[in-house]
Amino acid sequence: MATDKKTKLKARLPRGLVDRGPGDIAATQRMIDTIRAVYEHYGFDPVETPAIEYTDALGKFLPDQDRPNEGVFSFQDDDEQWLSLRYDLTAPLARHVAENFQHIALPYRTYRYGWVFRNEKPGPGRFRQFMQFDADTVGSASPAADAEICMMAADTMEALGISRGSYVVKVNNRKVLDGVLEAIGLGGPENAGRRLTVLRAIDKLDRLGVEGVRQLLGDGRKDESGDFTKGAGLDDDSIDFIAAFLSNFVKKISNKRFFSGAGATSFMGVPGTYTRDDHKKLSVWHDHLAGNPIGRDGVQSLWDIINLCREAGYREDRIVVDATVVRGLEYYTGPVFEVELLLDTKDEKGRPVRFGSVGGGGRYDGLVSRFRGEPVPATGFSIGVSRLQAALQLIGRLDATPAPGPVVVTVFDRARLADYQAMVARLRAAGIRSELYLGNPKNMGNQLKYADRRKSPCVVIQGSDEKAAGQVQIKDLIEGAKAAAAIASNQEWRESRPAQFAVAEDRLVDAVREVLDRHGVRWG
RNA sequence: GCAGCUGUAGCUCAGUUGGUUAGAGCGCCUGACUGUGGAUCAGGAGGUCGGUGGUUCGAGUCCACCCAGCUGUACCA
Repeated sequence: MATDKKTKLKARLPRGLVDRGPGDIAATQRMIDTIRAVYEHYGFDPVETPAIEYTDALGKFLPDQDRPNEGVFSFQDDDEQWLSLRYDLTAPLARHVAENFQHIALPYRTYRYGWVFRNEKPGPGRFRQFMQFDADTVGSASPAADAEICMMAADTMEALGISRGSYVVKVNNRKVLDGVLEAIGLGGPENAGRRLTVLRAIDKLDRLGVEGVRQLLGDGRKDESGDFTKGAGLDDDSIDFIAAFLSNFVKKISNKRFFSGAGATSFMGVPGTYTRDDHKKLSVWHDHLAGNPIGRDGVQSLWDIINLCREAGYREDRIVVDATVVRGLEYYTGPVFEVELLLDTKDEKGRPVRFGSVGGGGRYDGLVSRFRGEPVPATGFSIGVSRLQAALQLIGRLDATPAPGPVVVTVFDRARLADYQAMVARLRAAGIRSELYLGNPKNMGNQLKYADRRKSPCVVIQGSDEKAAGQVQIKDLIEGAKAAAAIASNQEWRESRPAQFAVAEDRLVDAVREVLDRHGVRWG
């Protein structure tokens, strides 16, 4: 065999991918169960689609010959058609709905979770394979469908143990920013490039702050490493106008250049008034976009959604209007949502870590109709389970305690292996998680060390003495660990045999169960 | 993609202006203790110092390139 170091294959994991152990898996499972319970409660039904789709169904154009895997993992089928790993759960759902349109009763309320894949640079909470939990309402254009998604997102966060005030659901409408861009003269196809630059700049508000965004909207910005990012080249008036939409506090500006006059009303009679109230915020935006039909449409849509949320009792501490929510995915047509964690996240060296949003979504009225002639409105939302889990883990808010190990039946006398295996069978038949020690049984110490490392609650021992007396020894490892603190010498430790007792063979199951009950040990 | 920083034992790291045989803590294995986890003590294994090439009598240390990781930045359908 080729076992020398030169030829030995190196075991390694591609970057952005992780192996997951029992603690992670259990934590994910708990999160999934919690989210599913909320979605079911809201009347959503599960449906699942595969991880692979035809590339064109995902809305991605055919892969570039030079870089076929840019952003999405793609490959060619036997018949040379391009296939891709899904990069979200929304596009596959749209395909599923379009393909099964006859059999689906609209409005269709549905949820699913699964792994999705993105071929991007990984970072904290950013993986190339990660889990999303998605919910959608297909076939309703009502703002009530959007409002419901927002409320469900808020409820889900709280169900996951993230207290009110530690998260916020942010709502925006693409049309508000479209209107803003049009108002400052960036409408029309000839300005598409600059519009994109402006939207990218706005998207960075949470990282760079208002000043950083202003620089990006203007001449450009130089970061700490000295790297220069070219700006959008807007003039000060335009930047002021955009900035009026950026803050959670709304400033009414008095720049006449962008006011049509018609329909513009003063806000509380005072220019430069600040507010946190979403209704006031929206009325200011409404005034700013008075002469702009697209922008007013967007404001009206937000007004409808936020009213429904407020009437249902969801206030600014849970759902807010925020014009800086851009969202990258192009298929969103109007309302967009984002859930942000407000908790401070620090890495192991105490440095702040930015996780960004842990969930997002929006209305995608064009996605299903791509496959059909008719318009099919839809709105939905995805929770980034993997990212949220990584964030909660980092701030120590995730119960990562591994489940207790099994009861271990030790092997004292190799010739009596069958007897020990029979004991294990009895325990298992009684519903107790248990196993036979399968390592080298040459001494008891190793077997107990193994059980200790397995986090076993107790072990079963039967040597020749016990066998002769028709008994088994049960050693309570949890109790024993506590007793260990008081014992200093090894001699004493071994002679006292802490937390160990003998019972008749036929009482094995009962005695083990008593030990488990005493410590509240439960599996699954 | 671009820039900066970092690669030394399984893990966390030290290693002087370039100078003999590269260290520590933790972990691991063995023993004291052959019918019992922990603690203690003693011993042991484990390294092509990220890779390749160069400068030098001599390189973990200096230089070039490459690879990987981290951070920032860009992109993200």
